[in-house]
Amino acid sequence: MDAAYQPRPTEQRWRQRWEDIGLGLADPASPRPAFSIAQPPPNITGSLHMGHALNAVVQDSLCRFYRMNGYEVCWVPGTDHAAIATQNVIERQLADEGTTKEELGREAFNARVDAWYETYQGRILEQLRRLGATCDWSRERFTLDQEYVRVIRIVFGELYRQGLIYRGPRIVNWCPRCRSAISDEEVEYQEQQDSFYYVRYPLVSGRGDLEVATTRPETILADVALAVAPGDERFGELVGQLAREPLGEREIPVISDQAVDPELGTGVLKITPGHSAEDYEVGERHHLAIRTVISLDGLMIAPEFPDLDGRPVAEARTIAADRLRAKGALVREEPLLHQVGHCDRCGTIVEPLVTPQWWVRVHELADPAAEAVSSGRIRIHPGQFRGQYLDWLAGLRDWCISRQLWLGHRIPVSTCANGHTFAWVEEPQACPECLSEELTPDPDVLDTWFSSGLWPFAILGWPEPNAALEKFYPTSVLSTARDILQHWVVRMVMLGLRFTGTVPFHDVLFHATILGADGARMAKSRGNVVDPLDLVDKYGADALRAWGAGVAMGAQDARFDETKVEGFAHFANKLWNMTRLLHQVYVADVGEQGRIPELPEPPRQDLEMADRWILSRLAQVTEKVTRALPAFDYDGAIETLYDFTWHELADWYLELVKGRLEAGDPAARWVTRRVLLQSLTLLHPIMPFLTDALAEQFAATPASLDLAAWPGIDQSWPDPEAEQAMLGCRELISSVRRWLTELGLEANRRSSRVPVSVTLVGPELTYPEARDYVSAMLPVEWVPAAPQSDGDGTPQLVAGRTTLSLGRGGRAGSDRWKDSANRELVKASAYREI
RNA sequence: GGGCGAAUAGCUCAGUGGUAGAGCGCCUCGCUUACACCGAGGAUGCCGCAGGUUCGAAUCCUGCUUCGCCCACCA
Repeated sequence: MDAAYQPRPTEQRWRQRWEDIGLGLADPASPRPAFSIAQPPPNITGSLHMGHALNAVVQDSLCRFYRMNGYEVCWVPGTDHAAIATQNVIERQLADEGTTKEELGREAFNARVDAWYETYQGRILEQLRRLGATCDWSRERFTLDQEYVRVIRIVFGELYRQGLIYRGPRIVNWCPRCRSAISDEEVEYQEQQDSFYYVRYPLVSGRGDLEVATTRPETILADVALAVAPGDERFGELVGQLAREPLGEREIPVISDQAVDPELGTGVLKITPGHSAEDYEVGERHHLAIRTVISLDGLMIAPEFPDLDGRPVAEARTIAADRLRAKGALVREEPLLHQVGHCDRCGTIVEPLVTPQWWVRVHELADPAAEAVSSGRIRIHPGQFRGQYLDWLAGLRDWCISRQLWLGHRIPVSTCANGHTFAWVEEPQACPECLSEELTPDPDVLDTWFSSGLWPFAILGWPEPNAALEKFYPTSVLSTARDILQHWVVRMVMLGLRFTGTVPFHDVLFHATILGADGARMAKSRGNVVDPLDLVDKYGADALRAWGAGVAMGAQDARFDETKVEGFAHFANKLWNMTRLLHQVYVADVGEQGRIPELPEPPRQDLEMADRWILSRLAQVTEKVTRALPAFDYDGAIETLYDFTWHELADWYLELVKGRLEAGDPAARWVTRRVLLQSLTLLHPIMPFLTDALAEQFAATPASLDLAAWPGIDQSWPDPEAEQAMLGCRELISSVRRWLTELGLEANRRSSRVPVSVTLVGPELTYPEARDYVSAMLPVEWVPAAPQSDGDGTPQLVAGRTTLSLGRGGRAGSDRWKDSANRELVKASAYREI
């Protein structure tokens, strides 16, 4: 064995080995129970980032754990076409080249997209392989695959026929840059400093006026009413009267509506159904007309006001305010800090506009989705997100699923010359009703989340009955980042329940978000991005995985800390060398290339105190890790194994039994082999490369620890008595070591022996092995107590209930011990004075 | 505005009723035949603040402060 663990060649070799033995391949015909995961399909817009890496660790560790526990594991990988995101990436490229998609034309644009997919399709999956992901690569899926598209059309058609999908003009969040509608979930609110304008609307009757506070004076041209709260005494008699909007001088009614909060602003709200989602609802309730003064490009449409017409909204706002000021209609203007919606893909301010779109009526879908979680059929981890899920479903509005993009799944609907509109699965040649061949396809494409909402069952061959669907659906676990709870998780539950009749998964994990070392979200513009593959190169995949296990399920977002990854690289090396130690013990028997042989288990009475102690601890560790992993407590698992193998097995047990190992003691050899190999096996789900490479040093281990059975414990191992005894013994050894150091003596085991005698035997020394352990760890030579050794000047040590003294002929190397003893005396007398 | 979470050593974080912990960093010593990617030892904390419950609180309760995230009709 090399003197140090070398991750790179080891990982390469084991990746190959796992592929060779088909480790990730799932067999639907297997009699084993199923464990399955639909991997969240990464967007094909770039390369692996820390979130993907973390999620790979979470999923792969579970897959390996369940495989070792006798399950047939199916982990399906895939990629998402991510229409809006990909289109934006390509549009940015075009902009860099000084052109636009319109200049390029549809055909050339599509070629460009295909080339992009060609290049990047599967690239992230390849990178996941480097982290050790054992997906069933033969089942890889892409959301633009023909079979996948078919599923989308079937689902769309069903919902359309059931009346759960409809088309109609309604107010939507419009991104003027993407020139597309986006859903409520794709709007990101950001705080922004604006002006708050107080505007006077005169009453037509001439008896005074109403004051309205607004941030959007340019939309006054689209006002169709003023509204006050029902029962607001200040304005009661005004309801039903007419007011004049102060820009276009049109007459508009004063109405009352429950949407108005009398406490806010002036208590009077201007109603602009064409440019405000809230006002749109007010308008529906009162059957108000809709006026539109902003175009799909975000420019004013106001032919009668040449200074406003064609201006971007932001400019029009100040111009409108100036006009109002000039007319004396602007009462005052205040700075206002408020939340403004932005497109989450391109950052442009979203413009609420009324356009015809496709909608999903969500209420009928939402109730079962809520029930699945509140009944516990779907469990959410960490638990605090359960409330967020339920709250979100409770306040849901209809879901806008159409997008005006060039890229994506086309809405599978056409209209014939006679006005028959119908949904289809295969591209139609004629209208099914009138056989007209003059068909106009719908121009829009589908929201990406509509297609990814079908992922868990679409990838398993639904709707055709088949063995994989039967065996692996519903899936077991869904692991994802928390920011797509609404976008994706909720939609999967809604659509899964509707179309398969069951929940799409049983447990949802929201893993932590990895922040940069500076505590901010990782962003290229901030320069705090870390590439997980760089970390793999530098520290090894297992080190990255172990670190990821430690932070994955934390309550808070996790700040990236490279020193921790480095710490786990050292841990890997430590395990490597522990195995190397054992291997070297056997070199004389089996040669340099041989393997650590399996030995017959020694009879219980041949075990020493230390043997019984470490087996007892191994039993506890085994139980802890076996409970932790299926409970998604990765941190508990890795921490337990780290502490146990390093600070108990290596620091104490191996040091204590080195001599016995070299002397060929069969009990020590059996125990060491067993404890080390079992620890490696328990660690394998999290650190698969290293542990497989080390298990290879042991005779009679399978081709991969994934094929090994998850280890159990022997009923004879738990041994509180040995644990208690070792605790005392370890404390004694530590005390003696400190004592020797204070005496100015070398405390290395190879230093010249110091004679020590026992003046008083406490429980620390009652086990016959105890004195041997002290002299095995320290340069101590036991000598009989001298009759008057407790006189002044003989250094003494009180450790627990045991007292030791420096034996005859022993001499302190310095008087530091006296200073130390004096300090203790001073302390003790200080206490007395209190 | 509402909800959730966090605040513990210089840094990053574990720790949920019983003597304050880990990794990294820092100081001292040791290149001892598994490992210097190591070993031994050490220093370092009003556990955010103020109350309360309790024999006992980092841990439970209340209020406050600061930070983060999510939601909310941008008056």
